[in-house]
Amino acid sequence: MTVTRSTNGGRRTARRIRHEDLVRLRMTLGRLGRVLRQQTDDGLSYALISLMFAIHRMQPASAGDLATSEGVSPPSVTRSLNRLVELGLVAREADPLDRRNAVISLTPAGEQERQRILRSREVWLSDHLARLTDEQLHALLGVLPVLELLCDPELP
Amino acid sequence: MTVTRSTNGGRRTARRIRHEDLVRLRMTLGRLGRVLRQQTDDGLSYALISLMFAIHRMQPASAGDLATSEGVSPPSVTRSLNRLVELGLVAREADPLDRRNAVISLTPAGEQERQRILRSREVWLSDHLARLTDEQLHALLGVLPVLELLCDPELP
DNA sequence: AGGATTACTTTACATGGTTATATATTGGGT
DNA sequence: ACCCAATATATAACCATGTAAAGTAATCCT
Repeated sequence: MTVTRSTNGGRRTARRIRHEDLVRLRMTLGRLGRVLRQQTDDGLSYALISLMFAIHRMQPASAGDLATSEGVSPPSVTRSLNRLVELGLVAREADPLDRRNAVISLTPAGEQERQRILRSREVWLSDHLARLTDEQLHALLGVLPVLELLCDPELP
Repeated sequence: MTVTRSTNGGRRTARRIRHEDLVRLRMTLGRLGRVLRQQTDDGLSYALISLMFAIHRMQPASAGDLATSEGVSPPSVTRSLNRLVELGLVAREADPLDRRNAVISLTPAGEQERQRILRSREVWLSDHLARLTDEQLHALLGVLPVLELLCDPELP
């Protein structure tokens, strides 16, 4: 499998990645994701937490913006918002300028919850990071921006 | 939050990871995982593919072994196996020595499918890896073993 | 022999993703 | 001014895949 990219200078470089590495990457990231998505952090699921962070970043956000930012379909966002509104963590009102738009924001309780999550121990992850050597941990944090880039919804 | 590990020499080192990094790591890996799990690779879901690889590694495997190896509950494995057996990719028979055990193996069609997956382009992942510079790609592949370690079901 | 244990399956449920369809609002053309 | 198309969200129905709890069959132990 050949991956091509444009370099700084505008040249294009062909790179070869072994299929085996691709499969390992897919399987490993897939599994890690599953495990992390199942950690409920005492109450809120991954999907809801992720949405709350997105709301915080984009506040005040429309539902469609959130769907784009989260990389999921609008109905999925609608359902999650329903839940967050029920829980009193999120406020949803109609945009007075264009009443088709929903204006979404965190309630004070939602902001408080967001900060609680930020401070939380992230038990599973912490425990498992403890298996790593300092070098491994350093390397992992070093590629964090790369991982973020990999699933950035802004890019093509 | 403090993470502790034992070093080569048996010493213990306390390391501090910023909460923010923990949260970023969790959110990013969670999202990547979701995306990758949704790539169906023309027919088979992530869960089924992952299970087939596990079967291949452990062949002949019992259902319980597979559940442990996949880090999922036995009912989940049972259901996935039902599907794979339906598809003719996996054979399930009773262990003649202990008829409570299921003996699971890939059929020839299953092995063929496994190899097809190994050769497949992994479209989404390939395309997105193309965004990375050579250095980023190298770094990512470099931490692959670390990521694998992080979710290794063998370890505590 | 018979009860406890083991291994797997069945059942029932929750979450969160999808597509297709419905509803309400806005804006534009004549 | 009115109607139609487009837009933003919501609803409905479906699917996959995780769980926990209860059921079944086989084995083991005394």
